[in-house]
Amino acid sequence: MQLLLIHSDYIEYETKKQTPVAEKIEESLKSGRLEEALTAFMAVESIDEANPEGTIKKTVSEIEKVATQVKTNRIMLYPYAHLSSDLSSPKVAVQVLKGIETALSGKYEVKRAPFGWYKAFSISCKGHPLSELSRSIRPEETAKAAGKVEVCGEKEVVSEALKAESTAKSYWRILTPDGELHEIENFDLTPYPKLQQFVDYEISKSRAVERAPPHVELMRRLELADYEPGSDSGNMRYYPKGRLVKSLLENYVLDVATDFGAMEVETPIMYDMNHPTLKKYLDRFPARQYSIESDKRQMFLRFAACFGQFLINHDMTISYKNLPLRMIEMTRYSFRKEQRGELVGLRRLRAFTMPDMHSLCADMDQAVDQFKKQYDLCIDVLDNIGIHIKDYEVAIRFTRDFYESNKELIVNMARTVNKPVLIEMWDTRFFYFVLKFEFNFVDALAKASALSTVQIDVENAERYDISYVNPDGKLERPTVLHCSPSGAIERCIYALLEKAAMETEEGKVPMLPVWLSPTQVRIVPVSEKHVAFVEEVSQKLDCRVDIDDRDLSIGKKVREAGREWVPYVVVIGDKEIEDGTINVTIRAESGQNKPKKVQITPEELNSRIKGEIAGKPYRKLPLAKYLSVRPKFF
RNA sequence: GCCUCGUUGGCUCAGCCCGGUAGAGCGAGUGACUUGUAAUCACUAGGUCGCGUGUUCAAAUCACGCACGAGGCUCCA
Repeated sequence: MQLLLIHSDYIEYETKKQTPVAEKIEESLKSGRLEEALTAFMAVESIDEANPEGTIKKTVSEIEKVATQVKTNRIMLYPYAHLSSDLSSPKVAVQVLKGIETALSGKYEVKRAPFGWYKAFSISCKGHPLSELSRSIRPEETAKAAGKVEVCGEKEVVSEALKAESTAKSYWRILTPDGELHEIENFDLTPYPKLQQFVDYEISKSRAVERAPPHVELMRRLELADYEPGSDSGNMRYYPKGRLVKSLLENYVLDVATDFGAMEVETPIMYDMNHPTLKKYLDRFPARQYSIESDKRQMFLRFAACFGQFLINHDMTISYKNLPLRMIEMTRYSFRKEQRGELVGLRRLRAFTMPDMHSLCADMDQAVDQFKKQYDLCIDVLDNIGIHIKDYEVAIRFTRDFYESNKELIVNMARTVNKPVLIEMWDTRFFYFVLKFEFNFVDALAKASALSTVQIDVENAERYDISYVNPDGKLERPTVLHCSPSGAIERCIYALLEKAAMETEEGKVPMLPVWLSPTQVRIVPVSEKHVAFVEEVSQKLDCRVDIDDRDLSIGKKVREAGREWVPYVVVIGDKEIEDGTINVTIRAESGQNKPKKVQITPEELNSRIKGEIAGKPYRKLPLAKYLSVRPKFF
């Protein structure tokens, strides 16, 4: 429902011509006038169809509130379709308009302009500060359902849920590894500047971005990713190096999940808004989804893999012997139509890649046991990606009831990371989970973003009618865990780049982990005549090697290798051909303007790199080996 | 919905205030050099200055309108 309220000296209308949807009216209603009245121009929207009674109730209370403020007891209800681009059916609109009229007519002098007619009107607006107000009214169930549907992953992505969250009463605390809960005001955060920033960010709920964060320039300069003007905002293009890094991260998380016992599946990207299980809440808040029309059907693009996996679970025959039952999907993509101003670089996107794992557990005991294991798993995954415990802040959120019966679990979580963590506790359960944690990366601009998360979901098994057979042969509802071991893949890249930017400011030399570096070894021949030998050396190296055979000075080639963050730079000339060793600049051990150079054999370099990338996925060089034939992407 | 700022070769930007037929660096191409660790030298190509209208002898420059982008505010019962 869209409302435009005008406090007017008078309002006057006259019907001209009826449209096909016009309501039948008496002659007396064909014109009307009210002096000193509040005029409510209104448009009933398709979103209101789900609950016309609720819409009526809320609209009436809004109008009454304003009528009281402007001290008038005359109200003109005026249907005005132009307020919305998503109108309800005429039938519902008339129903709602009449309902509002009836509800108000007891206390006020009410007139209602007829629906579905072309009308001439004149109005005189009083012009005082309260005389022009607009309101959008949304059905209550929307916010509630949206909260419940904030099923997977990053806490901040479904802002409907945030709205509910912002009205929920939260108790904030700091939990220290010794198990003490501290009031935030009484806890000295000075030794923990990043936690301080995270706490400020969380509690103030201020999420505006003032300037482009450093990773935006880096993602372009390193030719990883870029904005795509031909698409919608927040849908990025990835150049070969970016695709490589993404692919390695995706494969890594999948490998880890497989080792953990998860089965990889693939589910559709788009769903029918009218599917019985999805319909009841989805078609009420299309705002946050991409919706697309396919022939006559309304589809939406998934914002997580929950639907697909739960729909599979629903159809499965599951025994208690199969539990915990874990499935994972690398969702390329999940789509969320985030508000324009919230999109930034790789931090927050409208299309992103998220590993989404769900575990069906027999009961709360098994769920808690899994939760612990997945907490440790997440720490390990991020650590291997290059984001360590010191690089993020832990938030643990739960209901009071859950805390009372699981104190030991929660204290152990703080003990594991061995530093203070932020606690948020609710008296009552507003959401589908009773316990969740996230690891939050705090970037160079003090903005926090969630990476890994695990949640214990006590609602969706019921909603999707998922059950398993217990030892007595009876059907039971499982408890469901949601887990994104790394968080969104793009966001991991963002975190790595932001971390590198912060380290640069501290005087360190920035780089990506070797297993993620697009070029692992760059060989620079001293002159053209060394190229053949360089090619031989490159074949002794079992990694991503490229050769800078361009007609440039050594100095320039070395500088460019540095600007690309190449971990190992090798210069080869006559000397190397003679003694069989190579000169290697090791980026990880260099300082700014202090290159660390060693003279070793190709075999030694090879085994060093092999050790560094052991156990990680590997892909071949995504670009031409010889730089002279490589294109520039911008 | 409102406000501010921006839009000039592939990229980054100058020129606009005080109108006089468009500039730099990087990148690209060609040639020279055959090179030992953070930018070798020279030359060449490349722009109807976001779109439209107006003012003017003359508009990248001034005015108005529009489009797109970035940011902020408001709203998000």
